[in-house]
Amino acid sequence: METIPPLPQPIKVIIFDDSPDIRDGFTSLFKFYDDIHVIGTYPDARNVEQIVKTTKPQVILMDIDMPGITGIEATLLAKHVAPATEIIILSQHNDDNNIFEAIKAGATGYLLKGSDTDKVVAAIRIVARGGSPINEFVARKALENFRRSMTVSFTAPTEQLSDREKEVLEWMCEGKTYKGIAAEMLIAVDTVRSHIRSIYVKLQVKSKTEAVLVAIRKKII
Amino acid sequence: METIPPLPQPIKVIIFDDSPDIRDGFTSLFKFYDDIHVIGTYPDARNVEQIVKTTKPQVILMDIDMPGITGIEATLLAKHVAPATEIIILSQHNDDNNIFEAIKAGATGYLLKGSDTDKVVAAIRIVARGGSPINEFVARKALENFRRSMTVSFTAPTEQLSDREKEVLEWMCEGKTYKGIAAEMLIAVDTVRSHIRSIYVKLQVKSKTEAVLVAIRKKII
DNA sequence: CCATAACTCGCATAAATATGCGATTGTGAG
DNA sequence: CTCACAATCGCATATTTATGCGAGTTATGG
Repeated sequence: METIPPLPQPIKVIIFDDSPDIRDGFTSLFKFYDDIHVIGTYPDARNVEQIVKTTKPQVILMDIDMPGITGIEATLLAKHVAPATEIIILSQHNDDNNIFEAIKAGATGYLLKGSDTDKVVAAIRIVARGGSPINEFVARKALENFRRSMTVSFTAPTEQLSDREKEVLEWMCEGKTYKGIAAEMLIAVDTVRSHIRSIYVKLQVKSKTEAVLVAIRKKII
Repeated sequence: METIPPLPQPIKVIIFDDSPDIRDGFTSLFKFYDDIHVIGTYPDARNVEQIVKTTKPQVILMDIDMPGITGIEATLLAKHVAPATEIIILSQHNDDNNIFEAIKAGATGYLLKGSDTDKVVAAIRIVARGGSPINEFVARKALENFRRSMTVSFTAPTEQLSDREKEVLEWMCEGKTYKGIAAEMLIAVDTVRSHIRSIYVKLQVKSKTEAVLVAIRKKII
């Protein structure tokens, strides 16, 4: 991440995080940066709409895991009352579902807790300038989804399948071959075979095409 | 951009660029990095499929503007014969259209010429590790498109298929095998083969699963 | 009449897929 | 500590698909 120059106008930031350490840590940290002004911190997002309307922040640092109301829901609410507000999600895990939920909700940044503080500063500057600070692995996933120019919605993949099997099934729904799936998932072709075998048993099908069709029916429609 | 650690295994890279200076420059540069091995450089991408099949690179640095065949087209071809290959586009301009065409074609990285050499090295390491080195503004656009694609519906039906071909395609969408389709349509398996062959050409796919997916996307079902 | 396209079928070969029968490791439930 | 099960891999074999190269018949429009 190259150094992001500060903006001439200070950026108004509010922070939602249930941990006082995080809140105070960031508040102290940003004191060293003239262009980032913390104008409020909150341990939960229960009044997010009210808070956003009154404080009018440009950027929100939003913990994803808070008591009462999740960061995702809060993001949705905040964007509803103030669409121009930039929201950066802070998460402990690189969890796909959360990331995409966050994006759908309107977040433009997604940072892992434990990132260098420099990255957080850079992220705030980036969103304030209209960019999107996500790491390369999140970017990759976003691009991959973007590429499937349609909504392959991996929301409710057929229960009964294990995580790994669902993952294989998703790639099958992309039209990938065994070899392609193995390459994408960094496992042996025989393992892909093995997963697909059990997918067939569980979905009661006997070909890739059938499996894909079942997957699409049960997921989208 | 934080420092990306080298991988234990050297990364096999090939370079397509019409400028000898660029080719030689990168080749010399990567000599300083034990984990990046340039195993081929080419002034144009006319034989990209052949080249990729024989050299089996993990990463391709692809100039977008080459004589004969563009980097975008070459990306498409390369991904077709070797889907696991990671492709980084090198461009002089921050042109939106090009970027999205590149992403659609399957590129996972997009760098501007004139980037720090450090960034190029980092980008290669990132893609080899499954990430996507794009700058924050490209990321933003990708996210925005992704979000939009989740709500917007898709394109019109593409029916350049003949009646009989459509019929075959419908049976394919039922999950039938060649033999099953032949039985349903009272024709020889070889005829089914023949129809499917031309379906593939017209829909630009190379497997039953892909054909079915295209059919589903471009129809109602 | 001729070109073109759709539809039909055949053969051969290479690649991908389906399936059977294994095995090892880790992890969590009981 | 078992037991089950998910996840990883290997090997062998049969079937299905993909694709290259033909080729004959029937409409249809120019």
